[in-house]
Amino acid sequence: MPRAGVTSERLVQAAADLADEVGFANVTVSALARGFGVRDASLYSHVGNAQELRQRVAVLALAELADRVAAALAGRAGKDALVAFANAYRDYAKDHPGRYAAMQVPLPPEVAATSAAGRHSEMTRAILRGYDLPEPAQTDAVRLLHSTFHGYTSLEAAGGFSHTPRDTDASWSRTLEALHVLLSHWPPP
Amino acid sequence: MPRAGVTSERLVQAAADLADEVGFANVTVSALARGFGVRDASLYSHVGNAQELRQRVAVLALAELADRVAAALAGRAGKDALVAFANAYRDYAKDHPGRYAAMQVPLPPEVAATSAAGRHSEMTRAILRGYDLPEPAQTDAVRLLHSTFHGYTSLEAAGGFSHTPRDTDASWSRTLEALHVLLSHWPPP
DNA sequence: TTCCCAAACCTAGAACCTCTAGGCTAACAC
DNA sequence: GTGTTAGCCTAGAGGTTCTAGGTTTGGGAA
Repeated sequence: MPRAGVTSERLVQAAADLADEVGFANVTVSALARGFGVRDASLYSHVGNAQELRQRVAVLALAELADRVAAALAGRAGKDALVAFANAYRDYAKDHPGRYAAMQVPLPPEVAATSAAGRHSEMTRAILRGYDLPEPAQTDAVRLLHSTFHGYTSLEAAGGFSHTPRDTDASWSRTLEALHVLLSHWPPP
Repeated sequence: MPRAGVTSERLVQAAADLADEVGFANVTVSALARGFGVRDASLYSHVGNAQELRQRVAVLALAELADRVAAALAGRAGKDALVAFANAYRDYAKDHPGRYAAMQVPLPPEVAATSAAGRHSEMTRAILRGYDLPEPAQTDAVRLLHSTFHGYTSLEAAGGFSHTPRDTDASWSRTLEALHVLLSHWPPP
């Protein structure tokens, strides 16, 4: 009987794919073992426990999203950069709902430090260079942008906008327009 | 041996309290049964299944939050109303993290229709009366506000802002200031 | 008071998931 | 070939969900 050839990386990858298919909450060690044609106990030599598996999916998703955003941001500045960032963010959440949900699991400080979570605020700060905001307004703006992007995508994914007929793509465009205006006229303290 | 006297309402209430204590994800029928001093199977005559229980906690939380926001909004208009709404929203999330997390579970359409979810957009629209926005800009603004409030509170709760020393209360105040300016100068299409 | 019935509670058990302990074996290096 | 090790196994304990069907209790009707 040939071996399945499970490795730690392939396991996390499979978990991420499964999350996109059936939802992050339904990712289970047993289901993954079934997918590999292997007993569930066998996976515990690769992954420690189920919580660590979920955290590693989160780290994977954070890195993937950071890569996408970085690619979208290349060679752009000002409003172009803002729109490219935002669309890359929202598109990733749409393409990979399970991975995006995984990003919300709280990471222990030491793994959070080495993960791509920090790259996000760095890149958001890069956008804001085009708007010339002093500290601490810059930090406040980073938090506002991240909040709005995350809030919009997660509410949209949860169907929170479906009670109004208005197209969500249109609202998104107008939201980005509004944020651009806001950053251009950030109120003084 | 006296009976525990479990009813459907008390069960949902206990589930909400437990969620605030140990986190919504750790709310389990077994744990609730232990809390009531009762076998877990006994609770299934009150609640159908675990998923329905979680949905009912969500409905409870939506109603509670709507009440809080409505109370905060009474007699206010314009920027005062905006700040009061936002603070009521964020304070509820801080006071009841488990209930707030419950609000994120997707509700089946028929229960969503009868829940307080609709009151939120109504009240947000009430705020916007002070800013005189025509449709569809008003819908877009409702979505932006809701997104920002939800995004900020959930990222803050998840510790997403803790890598920067900047006080989160201060950022929140500045964010509200910025949103007020934005609504006052909503960009034309 | 007595009866009765519906709500509250029970036991038993199947199905699934997590995780530990300990043993076997395929595949690769020497 | 031989050893090492990573991959995989069985066995089993313990937790959670949920069904089926039986028992008790408390309060209102007769």
